Amino acid sequence: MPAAVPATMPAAPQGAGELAQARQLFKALADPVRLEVVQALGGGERCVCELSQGLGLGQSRLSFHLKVMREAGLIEAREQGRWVYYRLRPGALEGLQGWLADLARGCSTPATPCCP
Amino acid sequence: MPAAVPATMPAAPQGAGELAQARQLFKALADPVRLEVVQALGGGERCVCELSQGLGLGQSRLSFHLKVMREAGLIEAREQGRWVYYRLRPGALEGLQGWLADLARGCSTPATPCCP
DNA sequence: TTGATCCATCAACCATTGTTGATCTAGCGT
DNA sequence: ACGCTAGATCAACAATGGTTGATGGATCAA
Repeated sequence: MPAAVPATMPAAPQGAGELAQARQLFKALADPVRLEVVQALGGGERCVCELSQGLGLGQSRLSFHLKVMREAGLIEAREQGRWVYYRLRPGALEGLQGWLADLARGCSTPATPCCP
Repeated sequence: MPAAVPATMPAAPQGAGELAQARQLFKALADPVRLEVVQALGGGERCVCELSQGLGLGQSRLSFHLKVMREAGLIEAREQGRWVYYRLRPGALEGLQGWLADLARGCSTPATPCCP
């Protein structure tokens, strides 16, 4: 008996752990400040100070959001001397793309008439 | 003068409106209850009562989350007599996939050394 | 060593979201 | 018309999340 899924729904093929992971990633992307940061990182690795200046974000605020994204596995840090460079984790982006693609695959099934 | 972007960052090529749209979608996906619903809808169109029973969600709670997802443009409803069927909007899924793909494209640029 | 800069963290406060139970509307069977 | 069921909506409350200013550790230059 492999897993403890709620049991009654046809359900897509997704492990509970992976779902939680996806949720963390979506949450990390669900904030306007973080989206701007992500957008900036879409152009390549950036130092915190660049992000702070470029986006006009207070140091503390930015640091908070970077932490959320880091803990979600969306970005990763590279320390170099006094500076910290952040970049998007390609794996995270691919993971989400794959998840979305899976969803799209079956989502157009017509509809089992619910209560005949 | 086309837009009022913060101005100083290299920035990925994304309209402000599209960004807000993406944000809404990510937000709609950033909740455990909603993720389960989405997962269920990944198997095709479902009636509210099926979702409610299948996922063990109270009527009011489920309705709230469906509304959030509907307003985000993630799902759409089809009323049939007394029942309402929901399904994922393929366009929303494709939109996000595209957005993620764009990000992934440039995100591995090495790093402009920030303060030489 | 001293002073300056970069960044993370913390605590207190404020804002946004989710939950619950009650109420309301609409379609359907009798 | 009446009662029943599906589902949306509302108001009050509970929980989560984000912001701000202050503090602290690390690195570098002088």
